[in-house]
Amino acid sequence: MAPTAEQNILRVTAMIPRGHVTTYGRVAELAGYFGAARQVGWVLRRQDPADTTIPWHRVVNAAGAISMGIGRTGSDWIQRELLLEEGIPVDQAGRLPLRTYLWTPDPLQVLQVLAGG
DNA sequence: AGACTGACGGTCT
DNA sequence: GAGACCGCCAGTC
Repeated sequence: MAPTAEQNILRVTAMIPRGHVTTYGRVAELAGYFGAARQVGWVLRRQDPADTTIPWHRVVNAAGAISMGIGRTGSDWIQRELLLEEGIPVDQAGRLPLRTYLWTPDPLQVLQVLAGG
């Protein structure tokens, strides 16, 4: 069974260590779907915000900010709280020092996870 | 089939 | 640094 795009995206997301963040575009790229950043957002969107098994809150946009919006019905603010809890400074606008907390994974490890799970 | 939509991204102003 | 624009991909109407 070839893993679906959704499964790969979730696997990569699950690899992000506590106290670090990455971007939608990076997750897409690592999962083997360069340019499909929007799909990452789409996948994470249908996850339960209360589900802690997937660190969905560690994914932000390339501008280094939480994508806020009426459509998120508050999950954007939950995301901010979770990041603050991990020691990442997020301002009221949802912006954070991306360069400082950016997750730089080992490509080999990523491949291994995607292959084996 | 065609148009619209979105938890996006790079470039230009 | 912020905002406008256009390109991107998959789902929905």
